[in-house]
Amino acid sequence: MSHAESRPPSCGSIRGRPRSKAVGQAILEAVMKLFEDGVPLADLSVERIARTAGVGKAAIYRRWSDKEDLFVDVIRAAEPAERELPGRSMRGDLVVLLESLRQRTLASRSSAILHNAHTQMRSSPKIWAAYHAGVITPRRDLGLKVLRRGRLNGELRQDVDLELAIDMLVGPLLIRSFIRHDPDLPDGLPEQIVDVVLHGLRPVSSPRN
Amino acid sequence: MSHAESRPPSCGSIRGRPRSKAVGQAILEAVMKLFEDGVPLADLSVERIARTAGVGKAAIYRRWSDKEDLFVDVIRAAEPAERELPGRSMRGDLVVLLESLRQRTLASRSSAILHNAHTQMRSSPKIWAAYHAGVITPRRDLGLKVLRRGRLNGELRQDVDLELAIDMLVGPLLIRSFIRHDPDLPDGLPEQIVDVVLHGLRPVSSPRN
Amino acid sequence: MSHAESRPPSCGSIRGRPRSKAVGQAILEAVMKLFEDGVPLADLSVERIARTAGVGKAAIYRRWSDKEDLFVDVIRAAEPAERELPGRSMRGDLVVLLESLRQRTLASRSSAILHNAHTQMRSSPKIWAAYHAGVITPRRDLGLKVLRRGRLNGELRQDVDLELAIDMLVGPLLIRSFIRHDPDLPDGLPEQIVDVVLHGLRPVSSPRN
Amino acid sequence: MSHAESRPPSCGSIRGRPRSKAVGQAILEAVMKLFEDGVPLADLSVERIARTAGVGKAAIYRRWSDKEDLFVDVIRAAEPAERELPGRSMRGDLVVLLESLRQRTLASRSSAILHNAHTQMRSSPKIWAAYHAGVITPRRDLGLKVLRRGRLNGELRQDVDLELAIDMLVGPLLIRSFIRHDPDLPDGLPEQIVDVVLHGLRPVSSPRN
DNA sequence: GCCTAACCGAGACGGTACGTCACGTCTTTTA
DNA sequence: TAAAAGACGTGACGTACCGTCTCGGTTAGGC
Repeated sequence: MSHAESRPPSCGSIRGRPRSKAVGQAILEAVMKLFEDGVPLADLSVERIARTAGVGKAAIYRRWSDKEDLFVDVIRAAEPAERELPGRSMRGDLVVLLESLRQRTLASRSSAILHNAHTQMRSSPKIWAAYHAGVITPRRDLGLKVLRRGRLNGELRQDVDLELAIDMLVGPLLIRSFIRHDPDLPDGLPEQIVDVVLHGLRPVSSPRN
Repeated sequence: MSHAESRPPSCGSIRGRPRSKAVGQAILEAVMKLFEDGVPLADLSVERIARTAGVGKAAIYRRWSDKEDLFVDVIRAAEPAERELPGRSMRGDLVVLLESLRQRTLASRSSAILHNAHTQMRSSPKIWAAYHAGVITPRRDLGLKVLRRGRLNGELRQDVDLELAIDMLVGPLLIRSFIRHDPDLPDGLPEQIVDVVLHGLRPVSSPRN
Repeated sequence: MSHAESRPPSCGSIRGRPRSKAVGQAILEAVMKLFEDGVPLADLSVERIARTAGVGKAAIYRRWSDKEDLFVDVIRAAEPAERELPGRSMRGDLVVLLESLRQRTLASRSSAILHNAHTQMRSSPKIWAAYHAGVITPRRDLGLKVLRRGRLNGELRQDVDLELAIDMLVGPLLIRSFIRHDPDLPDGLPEQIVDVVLHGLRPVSSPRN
Repeated sequence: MSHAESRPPSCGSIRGRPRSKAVGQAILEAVMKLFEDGVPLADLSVERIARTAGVGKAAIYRRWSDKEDLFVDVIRAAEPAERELPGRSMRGDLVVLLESLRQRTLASRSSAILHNAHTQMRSSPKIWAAYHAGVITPRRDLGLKVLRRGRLNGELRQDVDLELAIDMLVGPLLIRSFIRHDPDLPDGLPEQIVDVVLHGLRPVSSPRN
């Protein structure tokens, strides 16, 4: 999974002392701990990470080319596994997907890490691209698949722009957690969002246009 | 507007050489130019800004307490004035509001600055709070006012959660521009979003639940 | 004298804050102090020098390209001025020259610095060359001048190899101080050496060959 | 000879694979090669030595406690055996001793090693002491013995300071080779030095004082 | 002919120092 | 007194080497 624990591609040989998994883990844990402790990103120096992990700086640079590269793995490690989709209805699947996103951005530990690492990555185009390709796009594609099936099943209108639909589902959640830093993502929020996207907010008797 | 061009409050005297407006302007322009040129945020040192502006570092620190403080003014300077709302219908006003946001995040110059400065601010809680209070909240409040009026007028159901509604309107646009870095925000997008939020995506004949 | 206190040649301008002489002096003093305190050369890190001098590392690297370059100036600063030669007789001048050398390698402060810096320079061909050209050669030339005048005056045989003669005068002193680390350079040593070089050690009645 | 090839005293057992002599030799050869190639001492890292020798770092540290310890053995290995003294006359023996020293400091291979290792040792008091006791002092004592015998035989004056005499013989040669880096040590140089020390440089008719 | 301890090359380990760069402040000359 | 210039102390950067430790694999005895 993580690209850091393996040896560099130039090193075809498997000779020499293998890298300690404990060290790699300690580094990731140290970054997460510092994130959780609310250490400002600007104060998150490699030297401090090494000190916190009880590790030499070289052990970090042996695994990651630089600080940005490390943060990608931290955020990957903090990402929980995607949960199974029930697949009974489009609505149900969408609720599960949003609930999964809500949990991720809500849960105390993962949340602090995600917020900080996310922020950090945004200032590094190269890392952002990697994160985008590795984390965001796969999830988006999963959502698109669910929507496409729902359109076939008649749960959506045939002319629906799926790209717009997925943004309308995900946008509100991300706005709340990342832009507004709102810790209050109520339990039923995913269902509410899905229902608004499906049914709209106009009065029930209101005619279409 | 900007708090930087005036003298500090401790400086009661107006004697001595007055501050050159050209210098202050040159600094702001230099930051914007560097943002536009796609300089990574990590490479945006004060020394480079001073070099680009043809200005001494002290001239910057005389006006802003630190780099973060400077960026607040840059983003403020880059924010275009809010346009007038026609006020004829909730739907129309919402489209105008979203169109305004779309323009801001779309336009080449402002966009690059916004994206970069936005990113920068996210890593600085203090600055983010200032930006939040000064830019985001007023606009959000404006949107809430429009929605509230629409609810009174019967353009929205009475039980609508306005906070959720505003996020559902704004979220998709911000997702596209800030998260997905999608430069393709088509002309009719604001209208589409508003319509989805009002009418939903389910088939027309589909019953509510 | 020292090439370090002046600005780099590329910097034609005299604008900006000038380098503080006190800082440059504090750095040299710090190195000398550490030498005197018997700090092993291997422990003489730039960071420690900066700490001792109460100075930033950058202030050192602004003046000297690296540690070796610094040591050249330290040894130069430690070299006392050459004393005046009476010029009455070759023998008298030689004694004065050797006495001067003895004082330099004997005196507590200068000695510790000389020994350490000397040693350090020996491991750096580039720096050794600079020291050789700037310190050793001028003194050697002074000695050669004295010898040449003595040869003209009949104080030396006409066929004397002056290069050999100078080495025979200087060699014993340097052997004692630098190779054997003998702190005991007795008062009359220069006179003894000069007399051996002039008169030899064979019994007085012994015939030449 | 070298204390490095034997197992540590704590290792009473002789079981297990014995140390390869070829490895120990390759390490010494690698250091000598690097010295010969003019590699600056500062660049002579243990890792580079191991790389050059095609050997693991542990193989070095298994034999020598540290880099200094290794250099002692290198210089010992580079020292040629002392030659036999004819013993017919003090003058003849002194010439042989000096000629031996001249050869050692002149010969290309040994010379480069000697110069470099010598320099290195000078910066390490502990190693310098070992070299002093093991190499310099025995030779010096040999020279003193020759001089003492010469004084008894009437080849020297009875009041001659032998310590001074030995320094006057050895000093000029070391000055030339180690301080001045003069590769030009002419054939007859030892004889010239001995003659100056015996007969002096004053004109033949010049009276004593 | 095994067994096994100590060797071997390779390279990771926690450290320390390197020389560079940017921070925000301070000090000079010039206008 | 503000301006540009640039030195100041501080501290993180990423690199290299220190001396130690740990891999899988090799090479000799002693059984």
